[in-house]
Amino acid sequence: MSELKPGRSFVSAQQVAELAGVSRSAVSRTFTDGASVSETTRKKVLEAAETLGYHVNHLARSLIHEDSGIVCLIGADINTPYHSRLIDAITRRLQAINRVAMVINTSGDTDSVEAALRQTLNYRANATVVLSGTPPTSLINTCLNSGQHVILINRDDHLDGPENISVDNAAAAREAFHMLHRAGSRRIAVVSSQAGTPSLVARERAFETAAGEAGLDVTITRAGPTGYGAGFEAGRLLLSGSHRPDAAFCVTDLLACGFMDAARVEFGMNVPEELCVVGFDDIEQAGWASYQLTTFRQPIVQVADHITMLLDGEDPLRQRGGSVSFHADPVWRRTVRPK
Amino acid sequence: MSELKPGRSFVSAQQVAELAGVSRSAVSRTFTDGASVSETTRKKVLEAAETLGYHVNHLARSLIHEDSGIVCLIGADINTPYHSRLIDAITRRLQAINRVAMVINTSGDTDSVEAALRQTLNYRANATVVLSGTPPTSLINTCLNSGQHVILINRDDHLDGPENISVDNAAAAREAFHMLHRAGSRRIAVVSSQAGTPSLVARERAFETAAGEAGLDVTITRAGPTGYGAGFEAGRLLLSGSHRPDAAFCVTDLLACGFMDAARVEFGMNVPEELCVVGFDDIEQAGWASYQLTTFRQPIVQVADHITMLLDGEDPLRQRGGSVSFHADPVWRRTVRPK
DNA sequence: GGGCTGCTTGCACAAATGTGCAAGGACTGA
DNA sequence: TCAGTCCTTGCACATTTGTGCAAGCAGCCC
Repeated sequence: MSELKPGRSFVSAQQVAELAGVSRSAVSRTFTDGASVSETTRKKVLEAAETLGYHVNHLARSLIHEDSGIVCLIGADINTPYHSRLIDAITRRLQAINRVAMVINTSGDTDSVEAALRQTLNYRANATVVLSGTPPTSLINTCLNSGQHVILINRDDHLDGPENISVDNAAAAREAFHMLHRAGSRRIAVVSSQAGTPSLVARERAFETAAGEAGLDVTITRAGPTGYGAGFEAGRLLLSGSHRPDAAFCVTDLLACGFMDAARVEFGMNVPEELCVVGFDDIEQAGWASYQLTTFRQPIVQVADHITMLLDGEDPLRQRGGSVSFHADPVWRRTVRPK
Repeated sequence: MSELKPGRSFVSAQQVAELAGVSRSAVSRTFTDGASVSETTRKKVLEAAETLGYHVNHLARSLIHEDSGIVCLIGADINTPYHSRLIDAITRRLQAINRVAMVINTSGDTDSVEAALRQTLNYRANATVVLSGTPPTSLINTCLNSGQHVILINRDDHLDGPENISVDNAAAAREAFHMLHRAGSRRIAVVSSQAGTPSLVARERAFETAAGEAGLDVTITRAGPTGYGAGFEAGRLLLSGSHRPDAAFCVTDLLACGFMDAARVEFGMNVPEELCVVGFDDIEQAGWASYQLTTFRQPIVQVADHITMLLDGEDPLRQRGGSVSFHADPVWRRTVRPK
């Protein structure tokens, strides 16, 4: 008879079995879907489990099945509106298919990325979703070699092993140019940040190309690390000169908010009369009355749905290395002149 | 000789031992701090591990120690600026002390809270941090009975078992009143939401009391579920009447942003000349040029530090049921008239 | 009642790891 | 060179769970 420690420590199946007067196998089978247990013993077991407060140990269970039920989300800047919404959507859907998310924050030192991916392997995560940033290819290969399922989001360099889910940045950026061009803008600035994320670079490039095809030159400004501050600074730099732009494509909504604030507060400009602005992401603040930003909606729901689809499939490894791209639809608000 | 599967599946210590020509115990000891291994075997083991891509299985390790290294963060509305910053800070510090965060999202259905806490127990989480919301007391007791370490953040009802970390909402709300009162405001509105979170209620109450002591009546408006939309709606309701308030204490910065936008966009009012506003949380947007909101700073860093301190202590259970309260300092910006 | 069928149940083993214990080996001092 | 000491190492058992296999048992049909 094993010793019962009522208050502390976790209850094991052995203790439940002893209280219920059955074998430990019976307890195990009671909590295993599709196992063969009679209704009477099932009842005894459930009652004993309730009394003792028993909860199946998923760690031990994962030793046997290869499925730990853990999915790692790794990313930097997770307090950003876009990222936090993405994490919100993914965690919610993962829970719906009985997985649980381990969030690994790679902000700060660069070594932390390596340590983070090691955690992924240590906990035998079912899959690793790389939300952003630029983890070295070697580390991704480490995961792949260990049989890990790797899902990359918004890395436009399409690697072979992992699954790629991306947004059609190029198409959206082209559309952004045409929106501004059609509105009559001819001196268009591109506002970006020093982050150098693949998606940001893709948006810059595609916009520049589309402008070139229309015979326009654009200047790309990268005034700070990321976000609102960089946008504000870019606005201060670009609008203080004598040759002011009449429109800006900001590769991120946060940049756009900063840019607009600089234009209005520092220079008293009117948007969209004197300055048109287009953003990207469609964060919550883009819809606020102070901004009413015309932008492109990140297909967050589709991305989250696709991830769960990949993980919930009967054979999650069947289409390894596949690539999916979702469209970012324009959201018309008030920062681009109509017609 | 166990079969080597090079590409797929995870590598076990047994395989490393065979390649290195030592016993499995030696492998185990190589990866255990403080265990006795000679330098030569350690080298052989590390080399073999590197070759095969071995990573210690934390799930199996956790079967032996009671320490799984997993900390559950459970909360709703995790895409909110305040919550995402809190999660950012906590995950970062947890990683620094070699723990990893499991994020459980309790937005949506109410049953999900129960399922979430079960996950906590299933994975033998080292501790459960309840970020917000109002999980039933019975579920918290379930965790405590299983020997779980429970840490509640910003629940002003101080329960016995769990650790409580809170913000001194009452003191800040009193200070908010005096800020507005000293600025000459006499018709002060309190803007809140229908969320009914303990912290929000505490702020409402304390402000009301302080106003009452100064001989002023305040009306509390709860115009929507939460956030910006509720603040905007409250602004529309309160400012359309003939008896406009000349100041508002918004129990959340998001509410304050919505309220200010309604005042300016819908009614063309000037802040702070015609209307003073004080918020709470000091989210990033409060510092944006469009708002420059005077508010109270959530002690996010202190809270995160305290959590890690509790978990990293030699005996994490030593001061069970302790309560700590941090002060929320005022951040003066431009939405309250000076002097 | 006997034989057959099918469900239930316990035993024993599997999964990957940490660790006490005893044995072995190397080194030192006399 | 021998005894003693200390470090290293392998064996075996521990952690918690799932499951194949065989035995047991009930029920049913002839």
